[in-house]
Amino acid sequence: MPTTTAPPTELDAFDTLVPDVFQRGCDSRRTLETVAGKWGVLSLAALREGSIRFNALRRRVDGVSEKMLAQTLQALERDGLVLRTVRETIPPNVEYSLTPLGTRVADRLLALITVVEESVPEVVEARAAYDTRGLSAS
Amino acid sequence: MPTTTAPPTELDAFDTLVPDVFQRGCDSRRTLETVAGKWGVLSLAALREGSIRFNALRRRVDGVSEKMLAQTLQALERDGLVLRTVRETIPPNVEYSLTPLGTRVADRLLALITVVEESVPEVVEARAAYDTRGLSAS
DNA sequence: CCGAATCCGATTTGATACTG
DNA sequence: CAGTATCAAATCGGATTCGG
Repeated sequence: MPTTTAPPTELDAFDTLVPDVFQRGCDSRRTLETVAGKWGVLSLAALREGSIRFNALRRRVDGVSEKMLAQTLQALERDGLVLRTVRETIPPNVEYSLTPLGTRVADRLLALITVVEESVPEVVEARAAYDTRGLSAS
Repeated sequence: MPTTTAPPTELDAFDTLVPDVFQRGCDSRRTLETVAGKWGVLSLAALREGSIRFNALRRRVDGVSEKMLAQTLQALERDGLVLRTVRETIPPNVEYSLTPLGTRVADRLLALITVVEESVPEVVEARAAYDTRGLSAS
């Protein structure tokens, strides 16, 4: 959103909107993949409801394996989106929560999820239409 | 005990925010995965700039293989997010563009990408801190 | 009981080559 | 140009095991 230093040409709407996620291997792309991955989205969305323990989160994000959840949370923690708080009690208690940065990202994710949810009927209809159309092509 | 018909009496504050993407196999989840997948995000983001041909898109979304791009676009077309327009010329010309539904979704994705882009410095810093911290454990 | 690390089968991915 | 077929490699998921 800064970079207003560029001369007002016509096609800078592109660059202003989507700088360079399209380059493979760049930092933004890597971060995006962590965040938008199959389990990243759901974990962040779930965490937005508040801090939660590992197994509770695992129950909430239906279908995730322990391995994948641990892996996802580690990546998110490493990127500074998730905070892992260890409480040295017996039994041990580990809480996961969002950092301010993580909250900002999770907000956008929630917006996305909302749109997707709202679109389900349209999508289902489109899918049916597509599959029907496909039959005549064979 | 396959999913007992437990009446959700307590925690419906959740459901209002994020209905049921958390259930595996549901339509919203499937759609989300198509949209938020590694290549779905980038394809939709690129398509938001306007209609574009297969190979141009392939060049724009750096790192995607032909197979994955074709697969991604087919899924998006099937879900009614992308429109595929075939022009029977020589050589053949196939244009991909967003449907209104696809545009709505792509807008949210762009918002997400923007936040991610803005956060890159913070993320990079967090990553460095995380990795440094990890060294003392070994 | 909470969570991390390891092994292995099954699925997914990606590079290359080929067809319309 | 647009897309499919094929095969090798990386990844995922589950069970098991280990540590606190």
